Amino acid sequence: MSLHVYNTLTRKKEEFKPIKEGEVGMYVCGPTVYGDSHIGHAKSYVSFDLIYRYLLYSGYQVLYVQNITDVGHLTDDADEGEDKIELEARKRKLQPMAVVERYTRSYFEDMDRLHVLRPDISPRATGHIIEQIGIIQSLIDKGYAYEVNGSVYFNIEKFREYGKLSGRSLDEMIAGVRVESKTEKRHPADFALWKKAEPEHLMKWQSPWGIGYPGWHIECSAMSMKYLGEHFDIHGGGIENQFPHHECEIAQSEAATGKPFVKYWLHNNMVTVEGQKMGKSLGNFVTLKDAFERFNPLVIRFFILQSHYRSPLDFSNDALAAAEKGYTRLINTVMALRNKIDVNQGGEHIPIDLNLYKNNMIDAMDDDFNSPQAIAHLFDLSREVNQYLHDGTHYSASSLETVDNLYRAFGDTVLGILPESVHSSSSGAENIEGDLIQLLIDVRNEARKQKQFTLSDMIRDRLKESGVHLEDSREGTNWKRDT
RNA sequence: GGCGCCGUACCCAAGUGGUAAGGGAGAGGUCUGCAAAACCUUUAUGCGGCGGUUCGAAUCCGCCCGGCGCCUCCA
Repeated sequence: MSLHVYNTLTRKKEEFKPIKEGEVGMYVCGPTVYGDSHIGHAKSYVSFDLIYRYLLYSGYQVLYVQNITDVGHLTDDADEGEDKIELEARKRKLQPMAVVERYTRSYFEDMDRLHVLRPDISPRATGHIIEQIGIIQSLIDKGYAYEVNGSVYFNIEKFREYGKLSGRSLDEMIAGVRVESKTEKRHPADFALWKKAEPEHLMKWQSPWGIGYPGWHIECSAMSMKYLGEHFDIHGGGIENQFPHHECEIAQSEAATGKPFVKYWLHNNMVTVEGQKMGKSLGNFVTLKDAFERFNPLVIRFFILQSHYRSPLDFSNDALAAAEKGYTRLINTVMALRNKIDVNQGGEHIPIDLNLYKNNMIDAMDDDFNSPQAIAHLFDLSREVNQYLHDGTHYSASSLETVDNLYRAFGDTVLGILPESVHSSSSGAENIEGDLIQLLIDVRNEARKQKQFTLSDMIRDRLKESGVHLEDSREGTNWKRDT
């Protein structure tokens, strides 16, 4: 099987064939940087990180662009309300760009901890005002947009295909639009490309239509087409942005270029918290910085990848705790494996059919990035690995390394959950700390020989309090840190 | 109201026509001074309910019940 992806545009899984063989252009709607990232961001960007990683693993040359929205995203998508960045800036008495800087850094910090690879380009909307104005001008020239009192709106009645992504018709939208308080728009569902700035507005630029600022949707068209071309392979984002955001992107981009905009639209589903939608108004936002206090970021990543990116995910302490245990099992196996690689010499070849596992994992990932299935195969592999690791046979380091290569490929490169740094500390280059722990282990084992179990258990308990876990086995005592 | 999604064991969660993955929890066992780790066995004749199509359905169709999302801030 080859890679198949679910395309929102056609509502079915399609074979993935990039426009240019061997190369993929991918654009994902990035965060609006007016606050700390939350677990919803984690699901979204871990999902597209998985997609990015698998495309790379599959041998594609990928150009991954993910914007940073630092202007134009209003508190109300019907083109009213305040700019989110400005609102935060006023609240905190900061420059808007200071807000942007703070939360852009915060975003990347959080994503780094989740082992989300950085996009190739992270363009900022404010850095692409000229490009946005260019598209808007071209839309006016072609009759798709009109200027009213210093603002410019897209005329959706001129774009017959408006609604094709979200499956809506113009009639429905007229019925669905709530009462408009502004009368500038010709059609209630028209959307702003450029907004006139009132004098007190902080972020504003000169344009052919006066002083103003760009609408939210236009930035994504401008930045995606600038770096990926007018027609590119993948556009991703949260499912809630299907309408209106992505619908508007299609309209303005295709109207401006006369070409199809995006070949594959990919949307990830959303996070609920304890069964409830996570929303500002509900006050149940879980920021990543808070979540990281309770769980290892990689446990959160593992938890996210244990369900499909197109399925909703319920975030709860119990579910995370269960995921943590499962994750620890995988880590333990990898640690045990790498530990043997370090100490084993010579020996037999471990008889695992690695190609079977590899092909299973490729099949899973080829099927619309089915990470839960891929992880299931990782568990199957781990069970078999553990069986061999505990059967008393001496397996050669070189054959164990071929097993480890599979963990590196899928656990690290593709899924990003089992980093190369996962390693038992009981071997390799020792520092003084390692020497001292080994000394305690030796003392404890001497005590065990003399059946002084009170002393030996005390040593084990005290080390555990310090985050060092001892495990006795036939071959001796290993130790590891808390994961 | 419009559009769409989902309902699989105690919990989480894959599976879209061929006879129910995986993880957690529970029970029993092996190993062990004990513990931990690991392994073995076990836990859904059934996939919300009722009909239908089919040799065969969790998977397709219809109706019903229940939950959720988008249309409004949010990834």
